[in-house]
Amino acid sequence: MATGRTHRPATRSRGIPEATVARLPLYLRALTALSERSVPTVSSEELAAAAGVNSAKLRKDFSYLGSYGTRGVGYDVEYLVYQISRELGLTQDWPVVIVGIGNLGAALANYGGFASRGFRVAALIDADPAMAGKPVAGIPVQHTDDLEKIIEDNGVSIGVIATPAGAAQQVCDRLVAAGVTSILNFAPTVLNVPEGVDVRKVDLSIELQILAFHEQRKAGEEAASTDGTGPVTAVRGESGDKGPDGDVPAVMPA
Amino acid sequence: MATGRTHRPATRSRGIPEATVARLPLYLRALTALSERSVPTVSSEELAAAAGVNSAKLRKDFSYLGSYGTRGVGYDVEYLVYQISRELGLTQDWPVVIVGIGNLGAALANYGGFASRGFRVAALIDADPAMAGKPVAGIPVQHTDDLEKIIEDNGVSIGVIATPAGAAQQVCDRLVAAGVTSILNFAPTVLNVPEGVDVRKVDLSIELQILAFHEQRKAGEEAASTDGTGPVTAVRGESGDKGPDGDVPAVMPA
DNA sequence: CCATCTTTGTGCACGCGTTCACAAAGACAT
DNA sequence: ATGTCTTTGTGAACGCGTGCACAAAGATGG
Repeated sequence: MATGRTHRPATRSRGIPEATVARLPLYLRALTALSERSVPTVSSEELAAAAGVNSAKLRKDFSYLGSYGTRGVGYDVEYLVYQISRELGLTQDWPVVIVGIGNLGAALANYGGFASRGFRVAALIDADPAMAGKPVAGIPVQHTDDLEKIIEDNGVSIGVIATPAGAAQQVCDRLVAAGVTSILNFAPTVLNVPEGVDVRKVDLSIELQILAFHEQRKAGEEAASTDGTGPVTAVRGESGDKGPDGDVPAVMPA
Repeated sequence: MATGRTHRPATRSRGIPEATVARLPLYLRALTALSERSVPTVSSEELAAAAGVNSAKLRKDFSYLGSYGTRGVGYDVEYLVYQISRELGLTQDWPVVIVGIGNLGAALANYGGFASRGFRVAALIDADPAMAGKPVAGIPVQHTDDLEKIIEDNGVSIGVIATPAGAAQQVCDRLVAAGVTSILNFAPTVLNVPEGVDVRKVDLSIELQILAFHEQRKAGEEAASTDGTGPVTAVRGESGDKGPDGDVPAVMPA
């Protein structure tokens, strides 16, 4: 999972499993596509295929929302779009601020997917005074000094952090202090937040490293099947217990 | 989170749990920071705190790699950095291509985190002929026509898709046909890939929607605790409370 | 009205991941 | 050596998520 971690003690009273919540946007996207093609109803099988999940899982997911399907027919597309949108809170307007307008921040500001579903980029904030006033994606960049005022004036509760790692925690603290309770973090750092604040992390480097792991494993298996040389059986050589076991640590900077 | 997955039947013979693999980069980052500060050893408790996880979980994760700690002391930082790097396959060079050099693609090309750990941007590819030859992040953009040749010449096995949704599947098919077996997908689409190809998805819009869900829930609970109103639409919008839900629902059989 | 067919909704079992709690292992002091 | 103290490594319990398989519900046709 990409990953987002927050301690949620348990699924609350209104209990929709976290895993289900994470899939709702996926269903919504598939349903929206169907809606645009004016498809009236869809079966769990079809929709599951479009969303790339198991149909039983999809039905169970929907069962948490209520019984919105009709047996023998399927689900009403428009109705389901509305129900999921409402459940996700997309029927209301969510002002969002993006902090850190570098390459990534600018890309995010320009990203169409943001505005599409109730999310509105309320402000762009950067620490560089030279950026102040400069328009990015049609929105003038404001200076970090005004962060608290911006949050308050716009009633922002969702913040996106796209700053360098070093500044992330500080920005996070200020956002939280100003009233932000949900943060999408692109900086490669673990953010510390008080109880009640949700943080989701998007880390490009981590995703690549996970792919590299599988890639290596695939290469190892392939080699093993062709020349018999076993994969890197991670058996630590007994030749020397501690550091100096011949292997030189390939230290690489972050 | 960056979420995304591919069907992995089960953890293979040399089985390191998928959840553990996903955390290794996290540990690695924390360890690298310690290494730079010349900290010689670290306890599971300290490292877990730095990585934002439970210490028992961390110890169990490491136990899958082998017994690299010393009881009563902790883990040797340098040694662990090396072991994890090797396990993740970061001791080798991974050429990567980025397809789709729009705002996001350019941001990725400029992202420092890529080059830092064995990942090397081997090429930038875009379908727009006007982009061809134009340097982005110091690398000249090449045209999609040469995709197959680029993949082959550079021995690329990891591809990053940052194209619009409409082009993603087609690009994916070509990448796979050319030999790419791991894909990091930023396009908001479900990619269909043959067995043996790993896909990880990073979807900004989905992350925001998940945050919105929790945000709404928090607002609902708050409201409920004060006036007992159910999970109605939140009350936060003060100004500009336009009605995005003007388009409503088709009615439905109760 | 009854039979048949389709598709939902869900009970159930299973496996993975998380966490607790503790014995084993080593460091260190005496 | 011996005892104490620290910290790892892991057995076991538990909870969540997944997927199967099927009964119930409704549509459809005769």
